[in-house]
Amino acid sequence: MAHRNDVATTENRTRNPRADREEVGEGTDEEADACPECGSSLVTDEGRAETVCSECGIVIEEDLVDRGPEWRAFDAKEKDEKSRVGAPTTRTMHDKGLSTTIGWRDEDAYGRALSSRKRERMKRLRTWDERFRTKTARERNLKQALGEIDRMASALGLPENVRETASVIYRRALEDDLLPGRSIEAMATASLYAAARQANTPRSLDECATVSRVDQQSFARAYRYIVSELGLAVEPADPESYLPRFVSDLDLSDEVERLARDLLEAAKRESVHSGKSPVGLAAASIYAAALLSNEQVTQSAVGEVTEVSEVTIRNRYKELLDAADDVPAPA
DNA sequence: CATTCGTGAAGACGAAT
DNA sequence: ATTCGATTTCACGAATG
Repeated sequence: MAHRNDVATTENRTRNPRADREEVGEGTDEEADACPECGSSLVTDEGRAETVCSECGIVIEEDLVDRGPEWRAFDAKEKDEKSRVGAPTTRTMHDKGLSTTIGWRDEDAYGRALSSRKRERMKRLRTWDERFRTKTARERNLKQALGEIDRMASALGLPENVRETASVIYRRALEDDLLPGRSIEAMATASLYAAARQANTPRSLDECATVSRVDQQSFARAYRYIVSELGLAVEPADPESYLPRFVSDLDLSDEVERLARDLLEAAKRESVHSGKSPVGLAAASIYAAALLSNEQVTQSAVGEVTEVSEVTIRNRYKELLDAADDVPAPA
């Protein structure tokens, strides 16, 4: 039977050879270790040889990064394929009949009814066929998302470990069935955004929006969603973590950066910073610092680089200077 | 002329009901 | 799910240098 063979061979290829057991064993075992970042418990995912923190999703050890074998079996109906670039031809050309559905009628190729024994066989086959197809649907989903994460990460200049974290977050979202109703793009962007923040190399929502294919609102919603559903512990971004990048983009001196840092810390001491946008604070501190060190930068230039409006910079940098006056020297 | 400053309407977000 | 308060943004005009 042709179908059976096709299904079987592809099964072998897509499957982890070791995992001959029933279901797709995503064996997650609790370990006694604690996360160095947040102190929460670690979870080891044998299927992927990764140890990640259950809270913040940080990858502790990654002996081998298993992105899985190449999935050749693709559905003919690529309905969610609003794809524009990227997909190598091999992917789309290779699916010929591999993932055909096993018919539901209890008859053979000539329309004759099957014996009850064969009906039983077909029933089992259909079960496996169904499992196989839903599984590959997820894998395809995953693969596309990981590709997007990679693309956006390099566009944003984010290092490898951030991508790893992002993919772990995305996988968790996938496993928890958080995808339905949201686009892959949105979830991928959201995962990356979260990962960047957790790695202390945050990128603003605006920056992510410029490299993402979905608008800011969509992935911002997705982001809030996964944070609450996955219980990710993401602390408010620290304005200081934006400084080096922005200062360098604006061709300002290290002195300015140091001053800006001082201003921000004074602001923290005065609690002027709560509730305000971290990016805005960072932008304002740079502008104020440049002013203090007689390096000329316009509000619009800072606003341009930081994606913060001039109005916000105006409002913030005055507050920053006030706070710095109240707390002149750090004791 | 460029830059900065202030304002009011409008949108988005988080929290609370 | 809606409402409210705070924040940010946009568009504009005025002041400043």
